[in-house]
Amino acid sequence: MTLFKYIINPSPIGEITIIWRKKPKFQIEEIILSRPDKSSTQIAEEKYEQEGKLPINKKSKQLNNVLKELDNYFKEKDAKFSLEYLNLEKFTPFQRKVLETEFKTKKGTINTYKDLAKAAGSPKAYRSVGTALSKNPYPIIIPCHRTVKSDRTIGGFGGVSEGLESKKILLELDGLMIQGKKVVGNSPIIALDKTSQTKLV
DNA sequence: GCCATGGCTAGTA
DNA sequence: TACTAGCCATGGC
Repeated sequence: MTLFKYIINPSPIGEITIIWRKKPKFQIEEIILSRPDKSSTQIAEEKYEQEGKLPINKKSKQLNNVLKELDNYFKEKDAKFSLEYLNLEKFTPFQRKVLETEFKTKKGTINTYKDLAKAAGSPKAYRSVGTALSKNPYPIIIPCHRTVKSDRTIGGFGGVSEGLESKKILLELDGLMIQGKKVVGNSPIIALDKTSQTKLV
C-alpha cells in the first residue's frame, strides 16, 4: 500500500492541501485547492481515505522547498518550481506534453487552448487540451490557470464551476486584469515558442 | 471497438 | 452575441 502524507497550507485562495509520498523518492501526488463548497482537506480525505495517508510530523527538505516556492508565488516573488518532484509518468504522452508546455508558461503571460494543442503536436485537439488540463493534479506549479480561450474568456478550471473563482484570483496574482470572465487590458500574451504564438492583442 | 464526454474553435446568422 | 457543427484525446463499458 502506498502511504501518502499531507500538509495543509494557508494561501490567498484558501487552504491548500499537498499530498505527497516519500518512497521510492519524494514526489508530490497532488495539490488540492479549496472550493467554495468544500475545503481542500475534506476533498483530500474523501479521495485518499483508502490509501492510509499519514499526517505530517516532520517536514523533509524537499517539502520545505516546495512550501517555500509556494510562499514566494503568493508573495508575488519569482517562484522556481521543479518538475522533478512531480509524477508525470502516469499521464499519456499527449497529456504530458500539454502539462510540460503549460509548466513553461511564465508569470504574467497567458496562452490559449489552441496554442497548447499546437505545441502538443495536435493543432486541432483543443478540446483534449481542456480535458488534459482538467486532470492537472498540480495547480499553481503547473499553471493551468494561464490558459484561456481564444476570445480571452477564462474558460474553466479544475473541471468544476466552483474552480473559476480560484482561476480569476490566480490570474490576478499573476498581474493580469480580469473583467467578468475575460482577461482585459493589454495583458501581454503567450509564453509559448514563437511558432505557436497567437496574437490576441 | 464503440460511444459519450469535455476547461474548445471557427463559421454563420 | 448566440448557436451549431466539427474537432480529437480519453475513459468507461
